[in-house]
Amino acid sequence: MVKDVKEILKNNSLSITGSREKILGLFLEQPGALAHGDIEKRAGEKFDRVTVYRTLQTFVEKGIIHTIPTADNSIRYALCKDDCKEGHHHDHHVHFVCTKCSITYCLDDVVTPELKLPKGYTSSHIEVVAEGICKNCK
Amino acid sequence: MVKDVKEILKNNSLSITGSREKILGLFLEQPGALAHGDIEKRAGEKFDRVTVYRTLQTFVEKGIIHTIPTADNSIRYALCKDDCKEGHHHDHHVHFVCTKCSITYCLDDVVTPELKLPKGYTSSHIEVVAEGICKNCK
DNA sequence: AAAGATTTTGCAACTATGTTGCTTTTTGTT
DNA sequence: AACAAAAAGCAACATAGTTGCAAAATCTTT
Repeated sequence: MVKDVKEILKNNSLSITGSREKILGLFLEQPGALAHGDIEKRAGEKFDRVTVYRTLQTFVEKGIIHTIPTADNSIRYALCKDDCKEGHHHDHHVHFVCTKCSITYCLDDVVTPELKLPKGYTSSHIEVVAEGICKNCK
Repeated sequence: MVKDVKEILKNNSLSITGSREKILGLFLEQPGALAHGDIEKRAGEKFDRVTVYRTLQTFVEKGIIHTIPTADNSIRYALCKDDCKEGHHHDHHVHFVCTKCSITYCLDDVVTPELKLPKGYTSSHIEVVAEGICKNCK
C-alpha cells in the first residue's frame, strides 16, 4: 500500500535525505492534506522550520505535492497524482475542508465544473474548495 | 454613482470616523478587491496598521465587505452586495484573479455551480476562484 | 571505498503579517 | 457642554516566511 519513499525521490531526481523521507512519508501515511504547521508538529520537532519550507517548495516544484488554498488562508499541501510533471500541475479536482475535523481532502473524482465567464474573461485555472462535513464526521 | 460612505456606516450602526470613511471610500472608488497591504499603501500611510486590521474586521462582521481566498494565500476583501446582513454573508458568486494585473474581481453574475460530492460528504459553502486574463488585460 | 564536488541542512538574522493590552483621543448621547 | 462609550494609536508580542552563510550529508568519480 505504502509506496516507496525513496523510489519517489529517485524518480524525481532528488537526493535521498532524512527530512525528505520523513516529510514525504507523512504525506503517504494519511489521507488529508497537511499545512506547514502540521508537518512541524507531527515530525516531532526533528528538523528546522527552514528545512520544512524548502522541502515543501522542492516537492511542489517537482510535482510531488500541490498546494490547496483554503478559506482560513493557510496553505495546505497534498500529494499529486502521477500525471503531474515537473513544473506542470494537473490538480483539476475539487478540494473539501471538513468544518468539524478540519481535515482537507482531495476529491479526485470530482472534476472542477465548467464556468460561463462574462465576455472578455479567459480562465486558465479554476480552484474549487467546498466546506462542510466529511464522511467520517457526520 | 458613488454611494455615500457615511450613509453606509450609519445603516450599519457604526460610528463615523476618519479611518472608516477613508477605507470604505477606497472600496467604493475601484472595481477590484483589496488586500490589507493595498489599503495601507493607498491610504498614504495615514493610519496605524492595527486600525486597518480592526476596521476590516468590523466591516466583515457587519457584512459590508467579504473575504476572498486566493491562490497566493493573501486575503483580499471586496464589497458585499446589499443582501448581506450582519454576521450572515451571501457571497455565492465566483471570484476572478487576473494573472496579469492581479486585480481580483467579484463576478456577481456567475453563480457557484452545483457539485456532486461523494457519498457521505455534505457541503455548506463552496468557494470558486478562477484565474486568467481579465477583460482589461487581453 | 575514499576524495572531492555538489546539495542540503541548520543556524542566525531579518522582514512581513497579524494580535493583544492599555492609554489617549474621538465620537455619539444627554 | 459634559459625560459615557467607542475607536485610534502605541508598544510589545506572536507567528509566518525568507535569505545568506557555514557545517554536514549526499552523490559521483575514480
